Amino acid sequence: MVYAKHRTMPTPVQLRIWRDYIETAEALRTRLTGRLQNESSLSSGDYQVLLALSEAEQHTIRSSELAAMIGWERSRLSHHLGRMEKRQLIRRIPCADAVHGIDVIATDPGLELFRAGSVPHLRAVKEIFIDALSPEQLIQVEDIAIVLRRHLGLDSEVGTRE
Amino acid sequence: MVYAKHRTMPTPVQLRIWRDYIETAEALRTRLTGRLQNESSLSSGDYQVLLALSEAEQHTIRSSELAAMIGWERSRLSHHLGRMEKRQLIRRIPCADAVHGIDVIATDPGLELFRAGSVPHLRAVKEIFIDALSPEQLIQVEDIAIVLRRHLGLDSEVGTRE
DNA sequence: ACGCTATAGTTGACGTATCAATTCCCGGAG
DNA sequence: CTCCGGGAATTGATACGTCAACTATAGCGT
Repeated sequence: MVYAKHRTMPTPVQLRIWRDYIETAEALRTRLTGRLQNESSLSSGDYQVLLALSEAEQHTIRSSELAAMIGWERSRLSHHLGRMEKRQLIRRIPCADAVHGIDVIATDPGLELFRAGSVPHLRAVKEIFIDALSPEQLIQVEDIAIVLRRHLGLDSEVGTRE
Repeated sequence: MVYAKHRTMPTPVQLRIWRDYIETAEALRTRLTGRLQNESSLSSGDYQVLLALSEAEQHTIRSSELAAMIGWERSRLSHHLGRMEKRQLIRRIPCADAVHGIDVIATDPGLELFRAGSVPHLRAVKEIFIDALSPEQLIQVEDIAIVLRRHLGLDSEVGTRE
């Protein structure tokens, strides 16, 4: 599947588009995490972890499954859980039913903080991102994201909207 | 300038689009910086700094101007320059013509590394981003970035393509 | 039983980002 | 002159991400 015609460089216009794209995404990320931080003293990592736990049975997930769910490397998760545990947002206990396994459990304060942060956070997503775009643009964003992910080789073999 | 109708939450579809958008941009960033790292042992921060310096008169820029150019906070730049100086990519000298000022100068090895990294990096941008998108999609990306930036309140007062 | 490998998880080192506090020196008010 | 305010730059603390190295144990083949 190739004409080897990848060997060219981007034009200045293409390069500008690339920079606009990536810098805008970066700015959005920064803005959102800032608001989340102010409104609930949660980082975006905390949020992802607590979101997964809050939806889980018993608010508990095996560490390795949690890593897979949110797409993190094990070591990253381990470090982050260490920090969250220090702040009493989660607990870790070696779990009985599997030989090698750590159960990650959201604490009550952790869940509460998550719920408190959730509404303002979602509202911020709407204000900062959704409200800026027309419905057609939203669809374009989605299509573009899908195409880029597939091109990157993520998304393995998912059904293609059809 | 407002109907206060921002007080709603994003729908599940909107939320999925947001997550796809932000995660895809994140994945692209990670991929690109990984390639840059392998091909030239430069981080994306190093690249931005050296890009600015390589285009400057004498390959020299006053520290505070450099910060403004690449949109970094002063402290971030200071830390980063410290690390780059340790690796001999740049030098810092207190500059004569302004009372308080540090000139940042790219060293020859720094410039060489930048030039060596530049071509593969640009090629990577093309392969990973540009080549994934149709010409129409590229235009859409640009428009969307512009709209988002304006909505964020960046870009102050730039002329709007017309 | 012995050793091998694979898996789950942790740890340490290092680079990076942000914030608050600090240093240095200027230049103006008294 | 001395004190004070303010801009330029640095520093230290803390959080975050990644990589490579490490621990511990279960399961397998011989």
